[in-house]
Amino acid sequence: MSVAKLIPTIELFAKLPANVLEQFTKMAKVHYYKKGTEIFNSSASQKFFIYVLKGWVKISRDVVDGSEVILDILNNGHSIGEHFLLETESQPYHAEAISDLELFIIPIDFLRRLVNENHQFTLNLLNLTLQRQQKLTLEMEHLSIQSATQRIGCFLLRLCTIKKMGNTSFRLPYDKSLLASRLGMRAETFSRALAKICQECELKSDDDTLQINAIDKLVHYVCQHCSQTYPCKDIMR
Amino acid sequence: MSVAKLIPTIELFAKLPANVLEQFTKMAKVHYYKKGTEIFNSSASQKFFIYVLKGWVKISRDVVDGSEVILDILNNGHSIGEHFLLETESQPYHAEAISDLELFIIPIDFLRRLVNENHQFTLNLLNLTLQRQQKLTLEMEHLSIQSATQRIGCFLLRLCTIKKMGNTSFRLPYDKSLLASRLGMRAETFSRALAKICQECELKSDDDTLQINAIDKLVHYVCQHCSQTYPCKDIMR
DNA sequence: CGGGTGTTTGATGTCATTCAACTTACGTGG
DNA sequence: CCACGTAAGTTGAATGACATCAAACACCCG
Repeated sequence: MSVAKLIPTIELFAKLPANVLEQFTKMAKVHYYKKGTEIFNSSASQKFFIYVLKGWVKISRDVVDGSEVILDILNNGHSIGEHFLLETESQPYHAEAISDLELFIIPIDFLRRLVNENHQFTLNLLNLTLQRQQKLTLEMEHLSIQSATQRIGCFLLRLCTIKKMGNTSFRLPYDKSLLASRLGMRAETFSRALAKICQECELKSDDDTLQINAIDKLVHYVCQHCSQTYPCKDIMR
Repeated sequence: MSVAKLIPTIELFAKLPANVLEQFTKMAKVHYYKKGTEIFNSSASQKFFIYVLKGWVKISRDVVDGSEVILDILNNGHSIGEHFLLETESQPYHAEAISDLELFIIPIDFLRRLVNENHQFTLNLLNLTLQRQQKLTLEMEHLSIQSATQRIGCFLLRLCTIKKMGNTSFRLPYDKSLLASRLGMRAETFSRALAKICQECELKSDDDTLQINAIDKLVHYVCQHCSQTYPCKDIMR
């Protein structure tokens, strides 16, 4: 799809006047990355806003002790970097391609100009940020009240919701070890916890393929330990 | 202080034209609450934005299994409720006074009108939300990589930073059991972990009073396990 | 075929929760 | 003023969850 046709389909660019869309179209080129390459490193002098068109992106952060935290894994329609709009020093992060990628990369200066000039765009961005805030709050909640096994179950349920699947089989979107860190646990713990939830909730796991036979059991196992009610589609995206 | 004088000192209302400030002044009355009363319950039909002038507010959420999660404890200058601006259903929460309180309570409809009409206000709100996003991200990080003991230490360090204290003694701002839930642990765990950090980092703990004798030891114990460098004042507020 | 990476499994240790008992402090009512 | 009940905090012992370390296995790719 051409950029000119793509831009208007993106929620962040909704309801913008033609001339602004045109600016975007000129400015935002699609960038391609190979799996494994580093996309962004916030020690870079130039900051960017990144919008994922296609593929998976690992967002991580270095810890003083030498380890690494996974903050998020982005997919189609996700984005990151709007916090660079803050005048105060922003928290650092790395972005890395964990699959082949198609991205929009928008320099922060351009975004800042737009935010100052166009009210509708600012509203869109505010909306985006508020949604992200909700998502983060829910993740915090899960980290503090759910067990490793439940977090895996929750992740699987969301995969189902997004793909609008009922009881079917599907593949995990990326490495198990990466998923483990994403969910705040070790790879070994993930492995054991997945085995456990398969047994408890009638899942079948074969390599990176999962088959859900009784989604209601999964919901029962997971969603008791959450403030939301299944399916929580609006919040998690 | 009168409302008219108070409003312009609040960051969220910065750089607004006089007529908008006037609207606020007319609209925003100071509300007083006694310790222990419920301020807000999102099952209420009317949604509000709350700005804390003075006191401590517990923000919590009910979990399906009957338990409760503490999302945050607000203090002077903190606020909550901007997510009600979203058109989609927002996540519920409770707000409760854990000390005597002075608040601004602003109906969401008023906020929405302002966001639609005044660009500067929208910018201010965007800024607020971005800051909050950073804070949430850091808390997520802490929940997934820090031990209970380290999270307590981190909390204490932030107290010190906020109060611009070096090595001194101070009182915990609210109940230990509440602080425990705030930090995602049981009261018993908190008790033991506090004892541990006192021993490791030369703190003295007497009832709700704490004395920090070697802030560098505390920093060393905690800040190794974080992506930020001490003092991380801009981020945590 | 050999080496690398990702995954699983087992043994063990550490950390946090649970449950129960007990202390202390505080407020109420006799 | 004292007895009593209540709530918060501490402590101990038992259990459970997760991390760690080490080893084995599968798979892919050169």
